[in-house]
Amino acid sequence: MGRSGRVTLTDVAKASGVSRATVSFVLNDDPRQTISAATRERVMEAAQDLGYVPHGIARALREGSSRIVVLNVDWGMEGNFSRSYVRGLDEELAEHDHILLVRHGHSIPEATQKVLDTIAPRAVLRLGEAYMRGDEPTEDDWENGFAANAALQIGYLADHGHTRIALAMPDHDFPLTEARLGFSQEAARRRGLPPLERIVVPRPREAGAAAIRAFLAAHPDVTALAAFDDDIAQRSLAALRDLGLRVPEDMAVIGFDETEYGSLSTPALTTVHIDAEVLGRIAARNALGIGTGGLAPVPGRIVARASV
Amino acid sequence: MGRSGRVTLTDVAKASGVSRATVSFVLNDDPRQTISAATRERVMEAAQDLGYVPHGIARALREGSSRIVVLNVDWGMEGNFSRSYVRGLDEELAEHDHILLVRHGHSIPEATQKVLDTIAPRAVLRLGEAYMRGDEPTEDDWENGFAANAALQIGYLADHGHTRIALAMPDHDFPLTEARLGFSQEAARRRGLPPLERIVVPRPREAGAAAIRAFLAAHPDVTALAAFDDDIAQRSLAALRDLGLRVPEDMAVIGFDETEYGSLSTPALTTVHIDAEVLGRIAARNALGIGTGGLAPVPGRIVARASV
DNA sequence: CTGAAAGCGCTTACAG
DNA sequence: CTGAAAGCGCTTACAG
Repeated sequence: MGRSGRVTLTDVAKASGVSRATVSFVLNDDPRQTISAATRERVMEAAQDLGYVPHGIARALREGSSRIVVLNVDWGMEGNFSRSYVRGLDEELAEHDHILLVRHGHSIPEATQKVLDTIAPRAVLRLGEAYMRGDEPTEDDWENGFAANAALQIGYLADHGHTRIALAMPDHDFPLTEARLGFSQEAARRRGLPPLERIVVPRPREAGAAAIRAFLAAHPDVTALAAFDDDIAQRSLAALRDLGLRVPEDMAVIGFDETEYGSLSTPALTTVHIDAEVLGRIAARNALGIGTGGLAPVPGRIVARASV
Repeated sequence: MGRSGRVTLTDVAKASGVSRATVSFVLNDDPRQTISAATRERVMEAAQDLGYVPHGIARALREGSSRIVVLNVDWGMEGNFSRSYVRGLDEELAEHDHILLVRHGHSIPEATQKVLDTIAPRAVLRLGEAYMRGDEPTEDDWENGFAANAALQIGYLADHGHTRIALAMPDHDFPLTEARLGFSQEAARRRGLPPLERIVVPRPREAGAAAIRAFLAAHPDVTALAAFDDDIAQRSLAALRDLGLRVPEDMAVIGFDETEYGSLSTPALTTVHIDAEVLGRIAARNALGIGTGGLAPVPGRIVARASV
């Protein structure tokens, strides 16, 4: 045992009377080696007895990268999407002997570089990445991807007879904003709806109310707000209340990416629930370079409450 | 340059015509060495030109631990406390050439062990740690710590004439629950108030309403709810509304650890804002074993809105 | 079937 | 003031 108190490969080798190489072969189940069952047994037991745990840093130095995947998260984690995505990613990674580490609000390139230099992670991911490739969405995306979820939101409004719909957007751009806008517009088009209007709903509460009042004065025919996310939906609800408008009678509001707060507002918020656990698992497998066979994203679903 | 395309210490040594040791001494500003200004200059320049970046993994293997601090977060990050704490921790760490990595929902010991084995972080922290030591709070805690913030909440209610106060608690225990309860009770005692009642406010919304109705039937003299956090306060607000009770006329409600949602409810939520950035910085310095001189936690403050 | 050796990139006694 | 050497703990050609 080294000075550090750590049990090393050398200890296991000594205890089982073989070389370090052999121990490594056995413990990593190296398919290119043929180790006798007896030796294998002896090594495994010694490792077990000694409580040997491979030193990730040493392994990383040798292998070129550590068994870590870093996820950059640059916005809130309130919604169901983020939570479930992180859970799926974490679990799938764990099943393949890797660990997930999250980095908040630092997706600027130089910070990422620093992370790379410091721990040489196997991969650096970014939350929502798959959703924000610039490329055109595939038909799959319209089946069960981001585009489908955007369409679900617009469609629900259309199902309830709304034709003049406005997109309620946050006051500063998220990486996802552009893609989302495009999907929603396309969904409206496919549905035979006129182009969606746009309204930015800023904070604080009074500013949100002022923005909505001004918007409504210019667009009196709009009857429904499709919010970028549940946060914006909540801001809209508060604004409409302050303006003395009834929801959904005077104006319907639908959220996106369910948060815990939607059920607590009055009226409770109708929204889109997105379970991204499978997306997280797929991201994990992609990062590790293993197949994603059989894993298909779960389509979003409407959580019908009282605001539409 | 190695096969990996990485510029190593050896490259810098070659380029500047000195040994690797000397390069290391210069770059790390080793105080035990005296390097001539000329050599120093030459090395720095070569490193700069080549774009040398030390390999964190190699350094970690040599030094015994990597320049990483891991923070375990096992509950939401909605509140101002978590956000500001993480920001402070991150920034202070960055200023000392370390990086922060967050781990969500995995503070079980064996997972922590795995992280340790994999990246040998300098330290593994846990959000709220400082707040949940079992030990008695010091007088400092009553000055500007968790205890003080708990007292601030109760005190604000007392200032508004409330004497019969109930603590609104979450339906499952957080690590902090015990400590918080104790502080609040002690604050009430110091304030000359009778012991605080306790009520658990569960989800979903209907269950919360039922719980509060039952509670009020048993404790008709209670006039104010001091919530464990803003989430519980929001549940309480929704429940009271469903019961047809007016806030604050029939029942006052005060939150804790401001979230973005408090301003959007009706009535808007009065709460305690806790800026934990300095706490994060102190935690960073403690983790790195450097002095925290001059850093004092910022006391919380009341955000007065409409619910008290 | 197994072992001796090289090497990942760094830091730091140690010797000059 | 500077350099040669050891060593952190591992994996993997290579040789037997």
